[in-house]
Amino acid sequence: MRFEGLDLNLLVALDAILEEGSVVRASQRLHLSQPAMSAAIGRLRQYFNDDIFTMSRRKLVPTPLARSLERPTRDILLRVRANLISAPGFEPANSQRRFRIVVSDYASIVLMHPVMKRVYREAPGISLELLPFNDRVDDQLERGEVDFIIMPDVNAVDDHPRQHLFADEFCCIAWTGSRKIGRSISLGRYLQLGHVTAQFGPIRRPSFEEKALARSGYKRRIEVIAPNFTTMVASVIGTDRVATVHKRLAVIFARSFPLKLLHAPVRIPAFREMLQWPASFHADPALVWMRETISDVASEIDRTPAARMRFG
DNA sequence: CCACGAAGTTGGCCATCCAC
DNA sequence: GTGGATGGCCAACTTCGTGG
Repeated sequence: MRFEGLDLNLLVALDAILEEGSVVRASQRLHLSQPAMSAAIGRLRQYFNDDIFTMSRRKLVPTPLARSLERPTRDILLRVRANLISAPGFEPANSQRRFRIVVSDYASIVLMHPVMKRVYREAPGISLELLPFNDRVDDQLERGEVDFIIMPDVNAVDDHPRQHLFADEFCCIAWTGSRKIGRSISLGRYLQLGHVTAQFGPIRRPSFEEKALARSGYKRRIEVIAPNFTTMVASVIGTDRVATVHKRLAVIFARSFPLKLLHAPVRIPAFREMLQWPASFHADPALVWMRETISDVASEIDRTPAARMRFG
């Protein structure tokens, strides 16, 4: 069967080869043999009257025409998935859908925990896969590999819809047993103490607070670099170290751990958490439902501004 | 008009070749 | 040795001619 003379299955093959950069890997991905995939390239060559791929130093190189087809092909396939495969008859209460969400451990605790409780009540068949940040989130959005990314709005990926979730600000935390740190902390003492910070992902991306402090020009001594915010908070317990963390996270942790919360003696800009999703999935009813659920929980959180949250 | 069978087409796999 | 291309073969499907 053809659409205007084109076998649409060839678009699936083209997308797989462009993404994998290899006929063998593309064939494995589509559960075809390598010759079948090679034949698909042959049919693409015939239809487009172009080499589509050439070999250079044992690497498969897409021709300019193939490159120009990459974006529209992926867009078409993502739209088919969003509008034809996922869409029909989405009912939260009966759906077995899995959502893949890239989110920090901070937003997992502050936002996703109440979201998960609500999903558990309203859509018990739905599962959530929370994924850590990596260096190719923009690529993952582009390819539709993830359904949502939750991150600071300053890191937003262009060309994909976004939505504000909630704002937060920063405070300091210290162990309640610390004798060097009292009920407040001066700038001088803050800069004298050992600090705990966090860096993320394979390239050790600094946290929002780390970048803000670096911009302010203050020199502080980092004694612990944690892989995430949760470890960062736990790392001050039993020490005289101080950590500068999101206030909403600090308030939650202080309910369970021996932590005192202090006003940060340096000014760190307020922080806005944001939701992004692939533009191709914009109309997918399942994503619309999850977007509304997350947004609804976030607006409840945002109803209590971080500045009005009481310490202790 | 419908059922049936032969021939053609398509796209899969396996084996193999070729280039690097 | 690895990765892509090709030839031969096979199964499924389509097309077309023929007979009832």
